[in-house]
Amino acid sequence: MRLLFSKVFTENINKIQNELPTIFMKSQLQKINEFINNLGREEYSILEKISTTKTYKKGEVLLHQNETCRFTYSVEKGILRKFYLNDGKEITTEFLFEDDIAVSFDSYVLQKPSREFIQAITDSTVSQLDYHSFQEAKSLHSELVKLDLLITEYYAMWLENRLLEFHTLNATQRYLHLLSNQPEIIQQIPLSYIASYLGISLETLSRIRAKI
Amino acid sequence: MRLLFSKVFTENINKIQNELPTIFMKSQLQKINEFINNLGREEYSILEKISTTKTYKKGEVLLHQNETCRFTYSVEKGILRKFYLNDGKEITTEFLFEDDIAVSFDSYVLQKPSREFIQAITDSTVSQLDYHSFQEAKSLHSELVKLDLLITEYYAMWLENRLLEFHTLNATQRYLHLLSNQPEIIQQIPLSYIASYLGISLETLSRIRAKI
DNA sequence: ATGATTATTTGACCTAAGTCAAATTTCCTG
DNA sequence: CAGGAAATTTGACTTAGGTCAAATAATCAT
Repeated sequence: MRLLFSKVFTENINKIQNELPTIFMKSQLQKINEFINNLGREEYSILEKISTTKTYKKGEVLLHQNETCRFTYSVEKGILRKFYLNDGKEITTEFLFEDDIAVSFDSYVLQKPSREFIQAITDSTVSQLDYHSFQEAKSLHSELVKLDLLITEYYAMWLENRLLEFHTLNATQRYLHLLSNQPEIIQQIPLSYIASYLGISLETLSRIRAKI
Repeated sequence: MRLLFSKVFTENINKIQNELPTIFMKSQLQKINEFINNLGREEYSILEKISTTKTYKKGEVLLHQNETCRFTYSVEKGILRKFYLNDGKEITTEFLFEDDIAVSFDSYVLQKPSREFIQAITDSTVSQLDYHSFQEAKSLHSELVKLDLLITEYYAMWLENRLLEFHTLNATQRYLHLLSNQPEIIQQIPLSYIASYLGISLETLSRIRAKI
């Protein structure tokens, strides 16, 4: 999920590749960016007040399974991932880079125990936004509800695209798609995480890479 | 996606099965339901004013591919489906029953041409809500933004669960899962639609059914 | 009802991707 | 920089699910 308030938003937008659905979603990022830039001084400072910056070491877990997700974690530096356990095996669901937001969505929204873990893949700095403080801020400043909506819409579109990929692409195509859309993932992240993210086995992914 | 304003919401909630993620999502439906019940008279009547009721014959297409999705279609009666074309084959992405909302999400949000079709599977009555009128209503009544957020959150959680199913269940398990969660789908809808919805071939689905 | 479409099932065969195991290669850490 | 652990690759084999084709079964319009 995309970042709440980012200093380098415009730059980030340009990193995104020219794939069709991605082009469309770019316009949503732009909307979010503009919205943040036009936020009132008051709203902006409230967000800053209820956010805290923390650092995590490589491998450290920000949110455990069964724990209720109290924060949205906005990545300032480093890489996070979300994953859950299936038959004891880790299934990675998302990688979060600078300016992305990590959140166990259903746990956060419903304030129920999380299925997912959130973990730092590298040493990371994140800005954490507390659920209850944000709820209160939203009740006082309706602009923040709009912002929340824009970001949630973005996440839903991201999920729709993920689903589309699973529905229409085979293992090789999914890998190539990832390679062209988020090359930074392939470079910086262990194959085992990438394999489960793509829904294929580690060995198959290795063979796909060998062929290309 | 769930319905915007429903008369029989409570009833609908009870139809939902007792699966773990589904239990959680029930609470979101409840939130939506309560929110609608507590909407001011004014907001409620605005929604009614900008909605129009229409009927569609079985097979009729409400939204074509490449057309921009101008409405959310809230099902009052009948069944709709969403699908897109991949290699000339129809891939069904969602079935919509009474009190569900059909919308080509990214097309609606970004007001860009739709990848998906929306079609009536049976003769149907829907209440259509115009994008621009709703945007205007939201700008005047911030309560409607909150409602939009709740519904979008619900849709995102639904998508997350779909993705989880593709990630963790095999063909048989996905079918059984559907059978226990939405038996009405299996009863009323052609197998070919169900097969593509589950991401399996028609023949395989038929064999799975034969075994059970 | 009856013939014609359309939907579903069944059969034979094929292939993408998984599994298990071992060999390398890479990466840490003392 | 050596030794061990972790990550990745390669090999041999298996299997879930796909494809193509034909046979039934169900549905619909006249």
